[in-house]
Amino acid sequence: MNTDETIRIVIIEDDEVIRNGYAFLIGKEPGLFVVNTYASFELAIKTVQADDPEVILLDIELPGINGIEALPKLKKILPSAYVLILTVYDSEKLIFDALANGASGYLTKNSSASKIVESIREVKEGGGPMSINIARMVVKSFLRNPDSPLSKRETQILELIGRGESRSQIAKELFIDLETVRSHIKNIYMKLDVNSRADALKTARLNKLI
Amino acid sequence: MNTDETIRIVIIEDDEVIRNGYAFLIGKEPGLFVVNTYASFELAIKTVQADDPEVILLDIELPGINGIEALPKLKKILPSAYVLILTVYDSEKLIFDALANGASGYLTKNSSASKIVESIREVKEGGGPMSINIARMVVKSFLRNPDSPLSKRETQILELIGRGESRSQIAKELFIDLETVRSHIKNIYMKLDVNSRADALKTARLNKLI
DNA sequence: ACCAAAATCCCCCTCTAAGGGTGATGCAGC
DNA sequence: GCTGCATCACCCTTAGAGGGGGATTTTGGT
Repeated sequence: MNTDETIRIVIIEDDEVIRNGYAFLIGKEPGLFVVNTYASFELAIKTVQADDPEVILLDIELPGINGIEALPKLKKILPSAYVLILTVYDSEKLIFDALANGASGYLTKNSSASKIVESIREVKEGGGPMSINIARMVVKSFLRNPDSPLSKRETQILELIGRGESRSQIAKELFIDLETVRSHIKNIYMKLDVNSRADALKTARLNKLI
Repeated sequence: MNTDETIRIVIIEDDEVIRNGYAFLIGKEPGLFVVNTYASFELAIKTVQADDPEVILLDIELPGINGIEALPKLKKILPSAYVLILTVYDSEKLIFDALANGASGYLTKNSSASKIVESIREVKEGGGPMSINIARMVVKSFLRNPDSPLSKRETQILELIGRGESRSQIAKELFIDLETVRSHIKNIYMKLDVNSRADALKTARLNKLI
């Protein structure tokens, strides 16, 4: 582990032009040092531990093992390294998969060099840097549909169904009769035009009702 | 709707000292205009529409109807207004509830005046409504336990259980036999030391296995 | 090349829980 | 005075969950 104040950086990116471009732009920044660059995860895995990076810039679209799969393996051999995802795509699933697998931040490739440099410093400070569009997407993913057809009680019960609870467990938890729970579930099914728990949850999550 | 470049602001906050303090600090900022202030949601709801604010600073700890419950009601009568949450607490649940109910940003009360002013301008630009510490919390909330005892397949099946799917639905979806699904579920139960879907989901979500 | 873990499939059993149908009642808001 | 909401009741059938006991093959790591 290095102890001075230089931030050691590794770049894993298959496109040579982009890779060298980033290495150059970051390398000339004071306090930032690009230790090494790799064109694939397979190449990186052999020696990246010796590079001892504090921040890894990781491309998602890699040949062979892709970035998402590479993420937990990288974190395993370098637990304290911060991984910043670089990608041209900004699909919701990709973002959440990356964050779930240990990414510390998420940058789209149209980010300016200064934004990337700023993010590297930020993540080192314990922050969670995200491009504006990513942050907006994450916030949006939390937002519930304010025009839900479901009542308060129905929403509450559907949430418990989402936790895998049975009718009787729900009844106990809400201090109401088993038959009342049944009634609510029937009404939920009617409103959502479904006839099973799985379909109700699918529809509800799709429409951000829960 | 006003068309000039002044940002119209409403403050809903029960503590008179804080309320007036914010109103004063924001009011003297060029381009920001505090149209009105209220001590409770009940007082605000009557006339806030006439105030036509673009940004609402909303306290969470309000007497009567609290901020979280007030949020969707505010958004209903003022759909285009940005709501910034003000609170002394920064619990994960509170933040996610606020975002789920339509908050655009989240500020703790120890934020400096300049930070608040900056946030108001930022949110008005439609951009980065998340402060660094909120982003960090969000990233953390997505992160899965890298030392999960569950195998890839088991995790996948537990996710489908989380969607409320039955054994046979899971079998069809994964192109495997119903009995194979059963085996996996048995192994999941053994590893997590549970004996029901609800308990498995509870344990898994608690330990960020799914 | 080997061992362990993972993934696949098979049959026994019980019985809870889910879902459809058709009601009723009291209460609140408009 | 209607409508939505929340509450509870009893009819019915069948699907599904969970416990127990196996087996085989494929895969990953050293």
